[in-house]
Amino acid sequence: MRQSHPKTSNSMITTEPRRAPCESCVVRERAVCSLCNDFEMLTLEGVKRYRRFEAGATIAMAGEALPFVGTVVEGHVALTRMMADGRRQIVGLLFASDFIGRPLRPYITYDAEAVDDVVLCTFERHRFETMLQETPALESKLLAMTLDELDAAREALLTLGRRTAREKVANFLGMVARRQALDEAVPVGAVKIVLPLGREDMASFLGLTIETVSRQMTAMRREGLIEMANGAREVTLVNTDLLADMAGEDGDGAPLG
Amino acid sequence: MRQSHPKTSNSMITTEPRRAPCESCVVRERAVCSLCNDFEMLTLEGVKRYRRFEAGATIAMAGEALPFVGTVVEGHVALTRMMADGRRQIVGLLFASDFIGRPLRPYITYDAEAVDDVVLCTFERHRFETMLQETPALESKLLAMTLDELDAAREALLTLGRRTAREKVANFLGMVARRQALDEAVPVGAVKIVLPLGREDMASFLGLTIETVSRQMTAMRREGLIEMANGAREVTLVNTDLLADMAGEDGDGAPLG
DNA sequence: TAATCTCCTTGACACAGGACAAGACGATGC
DNA sequence: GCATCGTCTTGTCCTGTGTCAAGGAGATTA
Repeated sequence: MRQSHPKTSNSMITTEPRRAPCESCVVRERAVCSLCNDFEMLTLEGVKRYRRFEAGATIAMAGEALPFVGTVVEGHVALTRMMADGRRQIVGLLFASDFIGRPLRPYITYDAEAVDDVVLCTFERHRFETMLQETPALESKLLAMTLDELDAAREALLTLGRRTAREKVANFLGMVARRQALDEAVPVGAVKIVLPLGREDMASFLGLTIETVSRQMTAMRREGLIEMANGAREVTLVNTDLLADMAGEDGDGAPLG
Repeated sequence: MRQSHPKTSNSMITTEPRRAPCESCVVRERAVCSLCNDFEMLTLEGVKRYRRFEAGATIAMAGEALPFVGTVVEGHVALTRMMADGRRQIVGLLFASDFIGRPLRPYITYDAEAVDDVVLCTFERHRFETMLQETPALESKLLAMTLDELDAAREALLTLGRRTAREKVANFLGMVARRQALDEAVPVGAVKIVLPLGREDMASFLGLTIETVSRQMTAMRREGLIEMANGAREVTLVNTDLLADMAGEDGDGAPLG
């Protein structure tokens, strides 16, 4: 059982107190705060604090106190679980507008690390919990987001438990395409995406090894399903329909996110 | 890729309107309603409705409207996802006091089926959503429960993605023991448990085949780690420490549920 | 231009767990 | 008692993915 390489631990936080108006925030429409009214936004604006992490930095460790919660404004965060012998599984992948942290509990049960350069808009945890009680719009949005994440996690359980390597990779490409279609609006025939994760992290996310991921990507390229450019990170999905089939979407017509 | 057997579809609901006092409810302390005050309980009591399902019955199907939400009072519910070719993964396993249903969305993305005879205490979904808004105690408890479930799902992601068959089975036994220690209070040296799932469902839960589960159980019995009685459902964990090791608990001391 | 470094790809081989097949065991009914 | 049925176990073989190992490609630095 091969262990994953110990990450070059350029570990800790680069804090950068800064202020930018919520009004013009890029994730204003989708974050936890999106249902708050003007008055509530003022309160949040008063106590928010940006934190910046460089690619590879550890944002928080499993079991340790995490004194803040917040929203991913820029970049991607991987939530990972490690086993004693080094096996590693990414158990959550956060994009801009996703919520990070664990309200109602002082610690988290996974590590959180910055995949690329990350900016978080954070609130001190206790203060946020107080605001949850005082601000129904905040609590109900957080509930909705948590329920959605739970649905996503269950989808991932199907992937890890039953899908083949090919299906896992095809699925991942589809997910990234869907998620990036929200940020930039570009869903045409052949979809071009930029992978948020390198091969190693894709493997960690999909419950595979880096070699298997690489081989699947190569095979798909040879079969004309995808094209690659600029190293291995930029991928064009040539035949999205076939890819979707290959992803092993479930049979019935459940209207999934 | 072998397909799972189509379940003998003794499909639909046995509804049984009935009334039992919330006061003496067995899950009073742990369910969504547990933080409600006496007045709020009266309201809930007025609109609640028990529903009964026999073992094997389908409670709800993926993509279909699920007009109620509620609490598992008795029995176990499996949340499953199926692929077009019949591959099946259990993506959630609900015990007494767990919440079932999907507020804030008319449908669910998985099937829910009664593993054994099940009793649910349900509320009409829209009414429940209204109550959520009007009853902070209800909403905050639901949020807390959803966050816990998300943590549990992430733990399961590690299991499915990285643990070996042996570790998966040991893990499952541990989880059942922990969960049953809540219901009945019996955590002595050698722990006796009753498996809520048969071999087939254990396999569906753990991302394995029934044969592999069976072989692991046999191997553990031969190694003296467990003992079995009354068919295959009653298991005594002889060496809980070794079993815990074998489960591949993560290295660091995260205080997990 | 060469020396590194990091990340990705490719090849050869091994093995855990899947597929298929045949029983065994316990419960139920006649 | 004996047949039947569902569930679990066991045996044999096979294959998808992991492991180990080497090499390529692009970026960075000297």
